[in-house]
Amino acid sequence: MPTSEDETGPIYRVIADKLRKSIITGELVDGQRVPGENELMRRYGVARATARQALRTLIDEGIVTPVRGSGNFVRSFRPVRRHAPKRLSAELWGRGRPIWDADAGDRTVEVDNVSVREVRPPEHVARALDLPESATTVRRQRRYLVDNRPLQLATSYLPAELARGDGAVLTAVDTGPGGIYARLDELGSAPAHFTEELRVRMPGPHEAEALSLAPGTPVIEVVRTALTAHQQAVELNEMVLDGSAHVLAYDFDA
Amino acid sequence: MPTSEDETGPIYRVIADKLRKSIITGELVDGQRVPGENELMRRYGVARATARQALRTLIDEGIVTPVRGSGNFVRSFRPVRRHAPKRLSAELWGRGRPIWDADAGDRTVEVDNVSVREVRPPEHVARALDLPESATTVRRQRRYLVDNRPLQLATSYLPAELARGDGAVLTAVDTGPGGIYARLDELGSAPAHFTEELRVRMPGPHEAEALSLAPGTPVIEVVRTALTAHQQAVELNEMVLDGSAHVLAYDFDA
DNA sequence: CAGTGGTCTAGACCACACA
DNA sequence: GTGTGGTCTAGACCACTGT
Repeated sequence: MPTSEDETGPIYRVIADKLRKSIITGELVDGQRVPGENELMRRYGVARATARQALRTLIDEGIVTPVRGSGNFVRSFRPVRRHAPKRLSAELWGRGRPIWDADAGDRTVEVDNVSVREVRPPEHVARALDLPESATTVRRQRRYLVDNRPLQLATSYLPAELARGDGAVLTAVDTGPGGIYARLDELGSAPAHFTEELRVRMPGPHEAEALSLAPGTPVIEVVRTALTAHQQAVELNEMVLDGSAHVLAYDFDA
Repeated sequence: MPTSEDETGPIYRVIADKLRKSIITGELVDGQRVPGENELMRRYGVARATARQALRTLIDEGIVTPVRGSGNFVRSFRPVRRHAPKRLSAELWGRGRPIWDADAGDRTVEVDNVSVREVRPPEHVARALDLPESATTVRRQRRYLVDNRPLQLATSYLPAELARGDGAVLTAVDTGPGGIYARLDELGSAPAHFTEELRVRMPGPHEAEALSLAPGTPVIEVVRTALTAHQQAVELNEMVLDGSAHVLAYDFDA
């Protein structure tokens, strides 16, 4: 009698369903502990692996987070709203303000793990920037933290040619007021149009580590291309966002 | 000797890392079978649960899909590109063409599980549409399939008031050429602006079922508000997309 | 039919959290 | 120290796939 399916499906599913229900109905609140493995074993008379699988289901759905030595907890959700069109308006960086001001509110924003190098671009980057075979790019990598929580990894590529004679600016770790876009403006290559492409997937182990992602958290991959008024691509920025921490907003006309 | 960690971390992680590597380097190609549980048990001398956990890791990362009775396979990834600004241009629906033509290419597009009802809107919908307490809405639900694969669920709400006297049109299952936006145009409420809000999360069991999602597949929740030229909200559309099957594109100016 | 993944049991040792 | 989740073993029966 102790195997696979009865009429209602696998046991672990039944248990997971009950737990999910008590979370959705608000019986179990944000941050509250859910019944642990031992408790589920007692309550439903199942083996440990089965209780575990029930919890695993909820973890995979991203509604519960396990904490070693302590228990499983209902996950809270307070995303950052990221409104790309507003963030990247020239009004903002034109006045020398960092673009993150646009959506961070009164949260603290920090930048981390900065690395700037001149590199041969990957093939898809060279194509996007319309660069010849031999060209090199300035690659800028960094990590953003909001309220001390890592939320985003970013790697951007700029044609090294743009930096000729003024290379120190684009290559500097600190890009100064208004950031890289203000510098591009001063070089006569102000971004005028942007396109963003979004993909969604589960993180690899490196990304899960760098963003401190709980199991069951997807990431959003954003690839942004910045174009001048003459449709010249001047930057390609590949970002990886913690999916549980973001709401992305866009607007456009019919 | 057969417990938890050695210097390189848990055994299942080591196994998962090797498998992942052979997928990324192209040793194992799209759609190809990866070594099964029995093979991993033999090759690494581990118990079944351990081999299983290694495979589970890759499944959770969305790069492998299990098939009952057959094996685990490298997952292929051929997303639909969804360019919202183009899809929703008035040129398109203004000519009576269905908006899905914009990005589906030569794939077949079908609509499924259509349900149209007049309902009291949920609280957040009433707020978004700026409706009084007592107002009702027309709710349209459906599922989209591309090449026979379910890709998207959609639920849209329109103020029932808009349909007064011409209710049969907005309430019809088939909205006719150009879809609902063309009908709104005829009623003098043509959408002029759109805003979209995107969230990412793992699906609940109902969504996983309706979209035939493999384990490890996140969904994208898109909430779109359609506004007239006078900033009047005339539709709110809540969509749930198969995250592994979509690339979303947006563009905007600085 | 043999082989595969899906589910389940009944144990075990470990690192970590908390009182 | 007790309880928690993390990892692991060694079995078992099941439904399903493919030959």
